[in-house]
Amino acid sequence: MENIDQFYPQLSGITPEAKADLGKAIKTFTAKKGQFLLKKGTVCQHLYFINQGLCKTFFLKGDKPFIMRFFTEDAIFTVLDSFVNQLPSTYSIYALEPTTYTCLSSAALLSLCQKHHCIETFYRKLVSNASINMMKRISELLEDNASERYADFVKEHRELLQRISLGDLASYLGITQVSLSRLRAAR
Amino acid sequence: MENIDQFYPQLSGITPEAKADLGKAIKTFTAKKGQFLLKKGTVCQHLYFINQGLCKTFFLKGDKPFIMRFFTEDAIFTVLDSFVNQLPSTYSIYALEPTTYTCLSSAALLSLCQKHHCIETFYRKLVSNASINMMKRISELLEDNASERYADFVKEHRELLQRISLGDLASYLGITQVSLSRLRAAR
DNA sequence: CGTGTTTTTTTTCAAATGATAAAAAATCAC
DNA sequence: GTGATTTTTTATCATTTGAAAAAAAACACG
Repeated sequence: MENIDQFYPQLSGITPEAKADLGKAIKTFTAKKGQFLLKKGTVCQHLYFINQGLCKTFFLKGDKPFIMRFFTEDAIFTVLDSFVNQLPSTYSIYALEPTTYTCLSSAALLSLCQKHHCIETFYRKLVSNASINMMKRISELLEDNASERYADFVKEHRELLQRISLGDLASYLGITQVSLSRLRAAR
Repeated sequence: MENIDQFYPQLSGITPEAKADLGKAIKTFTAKKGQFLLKKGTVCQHLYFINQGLCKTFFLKGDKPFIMRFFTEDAIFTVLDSFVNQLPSTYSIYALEPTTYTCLSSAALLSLCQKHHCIETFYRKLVSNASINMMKRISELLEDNASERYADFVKEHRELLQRISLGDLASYLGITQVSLSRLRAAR
């Protein structure tokens, strides 16, 4: 049984029984830099919690990569469409740094949800927050040009800048790394 | 008490008691074309279900509008960040056609969630689907240029094309309507 | 330290999109 | 139906971004 407290600093209102059951259901792993936590084409079976490290979720269009999001310490995430619908994922999850992560399977989560209302509430809040983050990302993609999106990212995630490559940042912003290099030079 | 059946063709697994309580909590309204269901700066207090009509959620950058999404018959939606965090919305909801819609307040939903586990499950699934839709939208904004996004929209929402103006579609795609007119002419 | 690899920058040219203005077409109000 | 208003198209020019290739810099590691 894992130390459950690490898994939910963001959780509140979990009953002791639910906490105990959750602790039995989770398992911790490590990935080296460059390893895949999930490969596209396979079903995303887990909710992931990052204890330590940095990952990206990304997909390819042809050979051009696009990054959906970066996840770092204390983030809880999954590839939602694959996870919910149990369909092969079009996204991969990739460790950009040596990463320690804790997993909760879809099956376990659903059964915990049925047994403990408070877990369902946790899951609902988790997905709500994911949605809110995505709304913000959509707004930025719509209203800002690449240069503004870069400035925004620097402002909001300055600490991440040191940890990700220019190429990965470009893939996140939806531009080529050459364009990003040009943007960066322009100031 | 409203006819609840219209409100949840998408729901399954709702108990009769929950259904009855839900029926007591909802209320139906109409909006004329051009009316606001929600004005930016006010807190989004409701979950909306569209019985009939067409709405857009949008925001302004300066005087340039951007459309987050269109909602039509049987859609259930809200402005999630405002709704969840009870903060003033940066988005407005606007009726593009005469619209009949049914509302469920945030307070009522939360209390229904506490009372009926199945309502919390419904809410969780609702937000999950919203998230999945947004993931898809982010992917499209990242990987496709305006011309591909337009072609995608035509393919996926041909029925909507007749109901929305070129300007609104451009605001949804994140380009100017002059650009969209040019794209359309190019084929 | 040196060499091979990866990442970032620079350059040039082409294509896509924005801004502005104006014309044309469609729609609306009465 | 007619004039006013709104929507869509067309045109021109400026800016942004992409594509490709090459140079420079940073990094990995024997």
